[in-house]
Amino acid sequence: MATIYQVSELAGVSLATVSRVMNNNVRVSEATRNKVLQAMEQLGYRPNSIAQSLASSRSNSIGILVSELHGPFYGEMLTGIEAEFRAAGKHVIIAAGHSERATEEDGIEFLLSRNCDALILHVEAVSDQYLIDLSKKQTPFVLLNRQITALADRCISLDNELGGYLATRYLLEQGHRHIAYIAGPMWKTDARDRFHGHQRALAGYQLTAEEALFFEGDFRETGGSKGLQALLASGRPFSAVVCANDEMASGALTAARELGYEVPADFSVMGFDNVNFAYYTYPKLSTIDYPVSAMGQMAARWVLQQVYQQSSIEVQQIFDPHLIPRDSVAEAAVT
Amino acid sequence: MATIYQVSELAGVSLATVSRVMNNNVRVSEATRNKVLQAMEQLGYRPNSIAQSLASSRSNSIGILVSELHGPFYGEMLTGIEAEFRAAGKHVIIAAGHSERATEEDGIEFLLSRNCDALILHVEAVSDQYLIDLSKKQTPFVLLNRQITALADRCISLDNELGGYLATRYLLEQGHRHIAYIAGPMWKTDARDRFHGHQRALAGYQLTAEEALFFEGDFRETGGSKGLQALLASGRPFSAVVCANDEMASGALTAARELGYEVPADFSVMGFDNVNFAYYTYPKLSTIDYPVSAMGQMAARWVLQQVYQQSSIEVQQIFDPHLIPRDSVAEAAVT
DNA sequence: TTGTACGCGTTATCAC
DNA sequence: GTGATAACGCGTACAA
Repeated sequence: MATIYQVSELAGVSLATVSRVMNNNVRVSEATRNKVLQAMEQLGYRPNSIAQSLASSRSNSIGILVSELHGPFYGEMLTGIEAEFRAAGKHVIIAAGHSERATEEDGIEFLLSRNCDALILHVEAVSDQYLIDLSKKQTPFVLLNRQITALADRCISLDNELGGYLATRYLLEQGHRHIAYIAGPMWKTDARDRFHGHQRALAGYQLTAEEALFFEGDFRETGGSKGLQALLASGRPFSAVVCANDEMASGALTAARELGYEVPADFSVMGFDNVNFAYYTYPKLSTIDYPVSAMGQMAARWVLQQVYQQSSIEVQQIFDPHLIPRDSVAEAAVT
Repeated sequence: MATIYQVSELAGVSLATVSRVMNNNVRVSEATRNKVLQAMEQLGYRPNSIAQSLASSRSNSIGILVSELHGPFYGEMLTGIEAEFRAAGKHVIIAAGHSERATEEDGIEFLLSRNCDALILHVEAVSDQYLIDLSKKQTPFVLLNRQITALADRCISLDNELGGYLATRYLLEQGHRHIAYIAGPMWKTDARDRFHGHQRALAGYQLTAEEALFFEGDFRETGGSKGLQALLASGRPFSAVVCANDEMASGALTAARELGYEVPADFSVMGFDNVNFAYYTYPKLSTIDYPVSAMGQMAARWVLQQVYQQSSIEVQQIFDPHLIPRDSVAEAAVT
């Protein structure tokens, strides 16, 4: 591989000048610039990004930590992030955290050891305090889908409470009064927020969440099917179930069918996230849209703005969910 | 950040010795090793991976190019890859190729410019010749899901022909004789191979694929629904449809329902890939399993073996698909 | 506008 | 076993 030195030799200029035309910072005369460009061309020169990093102490790499690489959710997120950075000539290093504290901390350590210029973290298990401590170190980071007051300016998140509210309000508007709830793991803040939105919507109708109609799931399909079975087994009547995400809703749909119920004739089902398979369930899932790709993109922009000084970029920190009515919710039968 | 120099100073040894204990290659006396270790600990020393890379001309990074980051397929693949490399202390740089020639070549260029030690490529649009040329350059690479004779030792792929064969043979065994086929884009080799398998299975029963019962789709849900409509519109009777992937099968399922047909009562539907949502369609999709995560992992192992000399690792290059019977296929009605 | 010289934090090749 | 010291390829004061 040709080096900057060989280019300078061929072009008959000094090595510093070559460097200058590459980072067209300082003014270089057109004549010499062309000489250099031509020499580069001729040698098929490509800068060694590692040497650049060492000299400039910028790796031009951004570390991304997500819970999982598979599943319908994180792929969307990564798409938004990668596209934005690639266009800016930065590259993305990924690691998976698997929603476990040790693995997440490990992943962060790993990315840090890789000299990332910044981190984009979608972490769930790590403590607030850990992140606050981390914020005192050199490497800047953004938090996706998490709210920490002390770190408010680095958080990009969905208004989950509003989403939960919208879901349940929609069912109430359709006349439902006995609404069951299959929650996510309640140690996760988004799961809690969604449930709080649910409660607020109920309160607006002078209702309150019944304990018998609550089930704590795991955000996975099995949680949804188990949840539905438990709710049915409770004997407590309900005409609608809201699930804290689409995967559980899908599980609930399957379980309902297997137990001989028909959705939405026997009861309605609401999801949350609007992952892409939500359109392909049967019946098509009514849900709450989570603009995850846009949020990933926004996290990337935050980095571009804060770390790479691209000041022209605007950053939005809170995103609003909205309702996607489809076929899994019907009006409540008049009683 | 502490440097190796400060460690050497505190430990009272030379900088070279510190380097030695880090890469515990050469023998260092227990006494000095402990002194160094202790000094590292005390300073919270962490090696600068970029400087290491520059000096050793190894970036310890592997570039991954996939078609898309979202969707049910690539996420699985990345999971297998990331886990394997992370355990080996390597890191993964990702780029998306979007199945377009220019973007794919661009992505490869991008990864190359990042000084990756190796590349794992899942490319579809780039020509064989381009890859053959690439193989003559320095950076080694593996090809996932692609067979090129000249590059046979770098290919890790599924026996797509066998998969296509298994799918159709299963339907034949269930008594179906009029079998429609919704193919992937025929410029993709895997799409062609799967179709060839289909033909071979038919030939085994003295049958041949009818042109009226063939539709070329796009591997996406819309392709499946359009395909089914076209097949139905052809007027040609059939009792089963095999789709070249699960997403098209899902589209076909939805279209069938919307047009008032019942699967598998009116006709059976076969998928291919066994992506995770295949279990959550209605009816549950009978399909062919594609061990994509295992294959991703294997690609990572290839790199570990070939590039990082971890000779103890075994590499398997061809993977066999197998049948997953579920609910979308039934026996053909006796005629 | 252009060139010189040093530094970035390691690894690796010599000697000792 | 251990210590100098020269790379690695580039950025960047500072000087010219």
